[in-house]
Amino acid sequence: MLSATRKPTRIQTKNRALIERAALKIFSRDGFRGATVDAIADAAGMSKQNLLYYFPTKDDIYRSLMEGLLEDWLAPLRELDAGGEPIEQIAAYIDRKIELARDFPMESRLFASEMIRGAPTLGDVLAGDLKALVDGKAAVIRDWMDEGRLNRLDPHHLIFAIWATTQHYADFDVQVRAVLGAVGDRRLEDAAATLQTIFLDGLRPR
Amino acid sequence: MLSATRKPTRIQTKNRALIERAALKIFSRDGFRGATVDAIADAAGMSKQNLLYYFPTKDDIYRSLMEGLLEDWLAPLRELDAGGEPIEQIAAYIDRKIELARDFPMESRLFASEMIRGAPTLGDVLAGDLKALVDGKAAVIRDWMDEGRLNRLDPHHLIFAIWATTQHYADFDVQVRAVLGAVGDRRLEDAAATLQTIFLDGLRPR
DNA sequence: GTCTATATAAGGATAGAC
DNA sequence: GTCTATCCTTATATAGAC
Repeated sequence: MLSATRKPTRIQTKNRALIERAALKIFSRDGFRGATVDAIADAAGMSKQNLLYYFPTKDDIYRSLMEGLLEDWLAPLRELDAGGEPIEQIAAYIDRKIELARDFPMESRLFASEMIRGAPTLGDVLAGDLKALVDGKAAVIRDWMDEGRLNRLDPHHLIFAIWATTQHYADFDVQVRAVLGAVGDRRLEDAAATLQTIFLDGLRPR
Repeated sequence: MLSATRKPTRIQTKNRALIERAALKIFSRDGFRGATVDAIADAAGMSKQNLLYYFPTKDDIYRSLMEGLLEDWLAPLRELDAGGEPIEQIAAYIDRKIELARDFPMESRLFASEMIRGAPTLGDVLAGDLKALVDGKAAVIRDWMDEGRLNRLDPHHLIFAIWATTQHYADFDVQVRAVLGAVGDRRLEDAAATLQTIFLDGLRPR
């Protein structure tokens, strides 16, 4: 019997990790409703019954994934430093977000899928922790604008734009690859360079 | 019996439209696998059996929705005019895309859901019609850059950035609302203004 | 901890009456 | 065209042997 109080054994730790990795793959592709416990068990290389020994319900697996997701996803924004040089700080933030899209595309798609569904699981954190963090960093950016160190625009929508453009390379990967075709191998590097130009300099020639 | 050759009756046209509207709602929220015929029939206000009289399979409903989707979604890009003034053309394109996100959010989420799944249905069109259109318009933008009328950057990634930032307001609507809170009522107008500034002028003060 | 077996429900689809 | 009834498969979850 699986105890919540007892310290997990090596095999428990290993199997739970195995299941979560498999679940990430399935949930990120098929969404919560579309994913089946069978498919997850299959991807984890174990029987459905065995999987349900570790996570009693499908919802438990999903919640377990969601727990760390938002926090990992927001870490780059937390690092935005009010004491730093504004243009450098924004540039570094864009780079960190592009790296996340490159290294954790399934996490990005899982998050996108949860948002598209209307965030039934993460809804509360969005209006709580997330809003608090974004409001705080938006205030920092607004201060920089007030000091004349950045062109003036709405800081919240600037943050949305950085999220959207970077996560796009994970969420719409199949479309990006289809459009770029054979030359798409360098897509993340090219994206980073292009986004830096757009956000920092814009399209209008100087 | 439903004939494919005979001209549809008024009631057929009405019911097929009713079903497609309901299917858009369900598919855009739950994805293809997560959506159930029952849920669609429920949303359409008819029995599952009756629905299956009009669309023999769940896949038929989905394909019917997909048929028009990409074309409608790309129409704004087609309007980008090589003979126009570059900055004006880009600005107008951004505005048209924001209007789509505002007026057809479910279509946007359905498209996003299909991409996240790896585009099993639209895959071929992406590498075909879509790539051809984007390559063509990217060439137009590149010409403008060669003429010194736009700051130089990768045109493909510029188009991706416009897609990402505008569609974000439909696909991540729940997150945008959560972050903006009570002041979010003007979010689309503010987004349009902010995106114009970002794309045209960038962050670095002039 | 893992396996076999199974309960129970949901989901896609069809048959045939009206 | 719509309804009732039904078939078959898939899916979530549990029971109990080993």
